[in-house]
Amino acid sequence: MSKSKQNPQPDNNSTLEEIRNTRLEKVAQIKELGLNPYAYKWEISHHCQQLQDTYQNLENGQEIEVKVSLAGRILARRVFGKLAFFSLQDESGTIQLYLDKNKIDAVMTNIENAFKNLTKLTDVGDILGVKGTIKRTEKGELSIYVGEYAILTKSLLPLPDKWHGLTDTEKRYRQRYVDLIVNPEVRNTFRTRAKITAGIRRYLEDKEFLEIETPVLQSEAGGAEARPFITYHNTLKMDLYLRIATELHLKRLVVGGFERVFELGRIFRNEGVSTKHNPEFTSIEVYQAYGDYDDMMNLTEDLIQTVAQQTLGKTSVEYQGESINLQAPWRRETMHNLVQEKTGIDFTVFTDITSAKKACEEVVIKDYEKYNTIGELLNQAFEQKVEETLIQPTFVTDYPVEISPLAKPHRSKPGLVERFELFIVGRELANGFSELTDPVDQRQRLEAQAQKKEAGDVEAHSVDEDFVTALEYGMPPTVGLGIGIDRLVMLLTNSESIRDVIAFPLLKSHSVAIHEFDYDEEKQILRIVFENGGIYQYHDVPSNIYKGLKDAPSKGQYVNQQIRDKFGFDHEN
RNA sequence: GGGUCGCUAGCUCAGCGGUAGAGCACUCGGCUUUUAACCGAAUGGUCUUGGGUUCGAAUCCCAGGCGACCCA
Repeated sequence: MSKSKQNPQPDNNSTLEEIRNTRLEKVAQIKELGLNPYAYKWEISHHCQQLQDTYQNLENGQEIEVKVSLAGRILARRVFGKLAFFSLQDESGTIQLYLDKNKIDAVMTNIENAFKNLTKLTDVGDILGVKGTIKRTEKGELSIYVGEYAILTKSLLPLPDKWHGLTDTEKRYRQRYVDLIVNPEVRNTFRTRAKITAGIRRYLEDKEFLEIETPVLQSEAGGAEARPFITYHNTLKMDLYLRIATELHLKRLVVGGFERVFELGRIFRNEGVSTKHNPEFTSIEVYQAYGDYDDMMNLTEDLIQTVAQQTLGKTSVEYQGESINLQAPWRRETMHNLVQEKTGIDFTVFTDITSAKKACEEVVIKDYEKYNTIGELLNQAFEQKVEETLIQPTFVTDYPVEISPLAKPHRSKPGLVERFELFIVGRELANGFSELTDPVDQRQRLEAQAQKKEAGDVEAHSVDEDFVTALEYGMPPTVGLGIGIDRLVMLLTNSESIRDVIAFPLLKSHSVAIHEFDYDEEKQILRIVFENGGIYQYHDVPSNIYKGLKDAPSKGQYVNQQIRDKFGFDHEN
């Protein structure tokens, strides 16, 4: 082919669209050579890090006639006339490719100008397969002395700056794949996460616990106080809730005769997003028949200590500047004692709500007037004055019954339940209790919750009749535990935000772009189709609003300001 | 929910009423020991969106979107 045809000179090559077109042109040229820019496979004999480790003592300028075959992404290209150096990254790490025209052209005799094609048709970001031998260059860089190569996947889009990388937090979360390519340490977080969950499963399986999966879609959410997501099953014509806990189903399994069960899985709660909250997150719940909360505290500290040892090789961790010692045993202290320690208030002496409120006012417990039981006030005092001070692992024990509707009454302390929560770095990491097994008591407590729901509490739920029925068949004495896996991973990976330990955290959609809209003058229904596929019918919309939308220079903004949240609507799809 | 900050080229950033810039990336030329390669040339923009003020707005004002952080 002629030179002029091969190198059409566009006026510019710098916009994203031009860069993409230039690379698409290279795709076409690769095909013209009879090669496939989207190959099927490549036999790999080694990974980069493996070679770096094996040949770390190879001296400068030395070569070894061992044949290796690798594949990975081109991270950097340094091309000279008849010599080139690429950096290749695979999952394990990186290694330099030493690309010598003489050698490549001599080995790849089936393709004309193999070296020139390599330098002309590859870009940073392409996936390359190479075969060659080992060589440490004169300048001391361990390299693959490449004889043969293949472009396995042509990349069309440019990677971020090789030096500054990708730092825009929003882009890192929205395009995690780019983040993972250019910030390899991010991959370590998810490796550690996988080790932690695998370690937890191994630990529990070793202790004869059985993992059983329970439903995500439920006709009634329960097992926690939280607002659920609601969805709809078309052919059954029924509303369904995404689970907010696995508790009630796992307990049914204990009723059924499984003595040790757990489930590690995703939970959904329809609440705000923050550095510590993602609407979908991972929890593990563990149930052990014939045990009480002392047994479960023992298991919890042993489990977390063991997993830390296995994944990090140690039981002390640095978290955001604090040194945390996970070596068991951990401090165990009652909520009453901790509150007294920090506030001076002894909640055990109160017999009426008035004096408890007065004491709360004195030590400045915010919003104390909203609460009408001593237990709730105690809990507020704890949350406001104690929680954030619990840096080293601490089991807080013996909670008020008012805030623990599923826990068994304390065997010796009236008004309390046998419950513990684990706090580390000021955060709740785990929650456990001797399970309430008395079906009559359980029904009363759930009915109290149901009344709160009737009164408009979106975090309260109706009585799960089937669960109560299960209890009526009889559940053995049982202790349960829940651990927030994301928070545990944050602790063990020293991550500041929950979004750093979730591969694809939930972010608001960027596009409220309007695809089309129409208006039924008679019924006053405004129907809007959004670019993201949502179709909404807004009711009782006056015609002047429709006219305003028609005339608005920015439809999206008009909808946000004048229509959304101002009119009732149905979701059509 | 409240507050603060941010959004400018593919990436990282400067510019803060007067002609939109730099480095890297991309394109072209040169180069057989580079590693943020180098040298030379060229190119790249709806300054987050919509209004307003102004002779003139990336810049000032108002409102919206998205994000980060802090507080509740």
